[in-house]
Amino acid sequence: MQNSLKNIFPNFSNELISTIEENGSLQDFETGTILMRTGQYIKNTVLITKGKIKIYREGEDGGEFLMYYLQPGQACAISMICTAKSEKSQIMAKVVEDVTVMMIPLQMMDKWMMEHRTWYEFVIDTYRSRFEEVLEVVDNIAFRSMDERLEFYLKRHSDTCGCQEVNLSHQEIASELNTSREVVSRLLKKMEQRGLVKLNRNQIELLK
Amino acid sequence: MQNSLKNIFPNFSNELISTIEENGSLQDFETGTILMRTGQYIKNTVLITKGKIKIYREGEDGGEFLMYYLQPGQACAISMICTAKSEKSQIMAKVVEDVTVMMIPLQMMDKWMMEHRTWYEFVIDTYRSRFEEVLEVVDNIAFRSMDERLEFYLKRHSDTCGCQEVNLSHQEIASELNTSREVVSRLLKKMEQRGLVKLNRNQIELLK
DNA sequence: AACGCACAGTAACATTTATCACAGAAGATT
DNA sequence: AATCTTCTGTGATAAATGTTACTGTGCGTT
Repeated sequence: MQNSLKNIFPNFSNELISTIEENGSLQDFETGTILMRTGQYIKNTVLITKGKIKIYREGEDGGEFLMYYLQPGQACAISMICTAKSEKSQIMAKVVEDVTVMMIPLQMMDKWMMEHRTWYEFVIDTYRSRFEEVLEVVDNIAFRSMDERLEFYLKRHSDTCGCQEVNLSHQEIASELNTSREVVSRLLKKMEQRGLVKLNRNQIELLK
Repeated sequence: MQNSLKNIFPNFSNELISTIEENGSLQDFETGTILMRTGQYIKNTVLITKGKIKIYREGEDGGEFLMYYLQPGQACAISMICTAKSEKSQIMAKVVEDVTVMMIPLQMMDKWMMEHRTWYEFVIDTYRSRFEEVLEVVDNIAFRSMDERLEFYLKRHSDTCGCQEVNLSHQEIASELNTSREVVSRLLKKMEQRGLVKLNRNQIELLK
């Protein structure tokens, strides 16, 4: 166990790993579980050790506008920021691949910042990388048109999962980009004509 | 001096105030100065004691897409995040009202986090509030149409400056919302017809 | 085989936003 | 006063995106 946590968070010191194991609790959640809801108070800092979590903003119409994904070795920046003041969450977090997470009581957050250099660095780095990711989202919606955003979206998918197939329906993609299915279908068809993708049912193959 | 810094940052402990005065340097910058540029390395953490700084993202066409403003008592979250790893900035920072800022060498950042509880809290709170502000920006561009965004923009202006007048040209507003002047003119005209604003040259009065 | 259902393609149309073209109004400069 | 510049207003048009409506297709269930 010590070993596996160390593998997933290689930068953590051994003492920190032990401390986490003493104070945190490992929990499993199934795909579809909503771990955090807009307006909800946050009671734990969350480290992901397995699976994948989607962080998104919910539109009035139920759209799930994608901010970013959390994967093993990462942590929820929002939960860190908010726990520090026990604030309300401003986003939604949904499990998209069965996860195992380490739940850490909020009091530990501050304490460890002072006691564990590697925790401090991890937290700062988490803030930085998530902030950057959100800035990139802003860039995309502010400056790019839908076809560019769609291409970017698909590229990001294949980058994070390491494969060339995106197994999502047009409807799901539309929801994450806050547009309609028809638009996604149209744009994908154009991309297919340009030879960038091959379209199958519930699957998009990236060719280039 | 000790007194004034304490007034602007009331939560800072007296020891922290003294430490800041020993290690930081006060600097003035005129309106129009660009304090930070996309891609530039960051060497200081910046505390604002006077004036106003605009944080924005630059479009290819030179647009200045507004993220948020920094005012006295606040700090640049980006500079804090990036200094910690001496990373490149992802944004632009421009003085929009002559400022006085306290520049703090990046080495202090980490050191004080451990030594000064009030600094730690300030930094965490800065992260949190800026993150939230950026999330709100995402909300606006993702889910709202231009007329709503314009109303929100004007409201935010009057909230932060405390007055009912916005002294900007339509062109400047258009740039910050990444749209064109014509669109802003038209939408403002509609708002005037609805009795929400009164339009003067280089000034918009908010009526409600 | 027949049916139901989620997914995908597409045409027609509506709406929003961007762009172009031009004109007038308010200040600033000479 | 005459001239210039910047800011604002507005019509015409184009382009992108959203909406409606309908069709077809693959797949699982009965």
